Amino acid sequence: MAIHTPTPSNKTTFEPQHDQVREIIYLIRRLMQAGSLYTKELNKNYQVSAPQLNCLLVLYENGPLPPSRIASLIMVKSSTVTGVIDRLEHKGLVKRMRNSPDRRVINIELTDAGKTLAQNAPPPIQQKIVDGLKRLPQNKMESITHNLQLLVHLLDAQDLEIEHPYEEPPPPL
Amino acid sequence: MAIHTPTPSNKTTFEPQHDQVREIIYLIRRLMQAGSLYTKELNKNYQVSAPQLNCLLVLYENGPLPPSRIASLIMVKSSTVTGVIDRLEHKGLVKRMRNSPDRRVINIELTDAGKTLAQNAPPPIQQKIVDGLKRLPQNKMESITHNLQLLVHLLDAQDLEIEHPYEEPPPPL
DNA sequence: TAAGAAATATTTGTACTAAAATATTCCATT
DNA sequence: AATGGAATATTTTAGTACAAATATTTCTTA
Repeated sequence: MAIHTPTPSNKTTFEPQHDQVREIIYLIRRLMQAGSLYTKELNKNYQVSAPQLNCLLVLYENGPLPPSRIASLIMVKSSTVTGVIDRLEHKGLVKRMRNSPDRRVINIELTDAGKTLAQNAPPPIQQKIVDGLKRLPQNKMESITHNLQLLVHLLDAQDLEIEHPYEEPPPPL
Repeated sequence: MAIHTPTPSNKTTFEPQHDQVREIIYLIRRLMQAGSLYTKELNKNYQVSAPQLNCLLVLYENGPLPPSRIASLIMVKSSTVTGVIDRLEHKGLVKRMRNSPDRRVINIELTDAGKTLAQNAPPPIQQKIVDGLKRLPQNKMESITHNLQLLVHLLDAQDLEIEHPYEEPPPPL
């Protein structure tokens, strides 16, 4: 997603809040860049990217899983997961097992190396947020939640379908 | 950035706010998916992706620009811009001009087709946010700004360098 | 003026992401 | 049992994104 510095655009003339809108968009952009930068950093220090690490962690926490289930848990499409697993398998961190009675299903298992890495893994990016949030008073957190919901709303929530929606289906909007 | 459903992880045991942290992370993830989904939708209806559209728009608003300047305005690296321009040029929407006295510099110009598209372009994703935000009372907007700043802060702002930081350099943190 | 540093654009290599098409297997209905 | 439809995983194709390496040109400074 490439949000650039908003500019007085073709049609619309901007009202007083212009600068604030500008800053909000800028902040969203930075939020997103935080993710990709964290991935790069991970890769340097641990030879795994953030999606790869997330994949290892859900396997560590849930035991062997088929790709479709992994996709659902880490919220990407299964065609994406295939590639992530390819790379993890190539590094000897997971292996594909065709051990289900249903022979369409492949189970992904952690190898010993994969388990070790999952145990000693650096915190996934969530942890950074979690650690920060813990230092905030409760009402701040409520405020953040509320405002994020508002933003997601603005971005047209009904377009945001993912393969299998979270865990419990997301609250109706 | 792949944020998965947060889980009681390796080391950390979670405190009462657990569910709220979980929701915040989920919301951030959705915010980010909104972007990529919007890109896909754009591509279907207008044959340009969001980065491509943003590129066209900054050219429309600022006149011919070198790739480095475009990179700065749409906040991506110039190696990324090269590819975006390649695709736009291939579609006949822009052309590369070597018309600067400094012969390292290449200027990207809109073609007539590019201008037309920029004029009739669908709103970039920002517009969606803008339109939504306009319906909100001023104090809501302030609240959103404040909370986003907080979040960006948590994600370790000093790691978030970009090639040329925005316009005025972002506020010191 | 010559050598080295800086700026600009591009190339190369890797990863992620998703839609669409494909192959395989399973299941239900006839 | 056979056909058609659903589920599962993969391949293909295309786009975004970035770091690192490269080539070219300009600037600096010695």
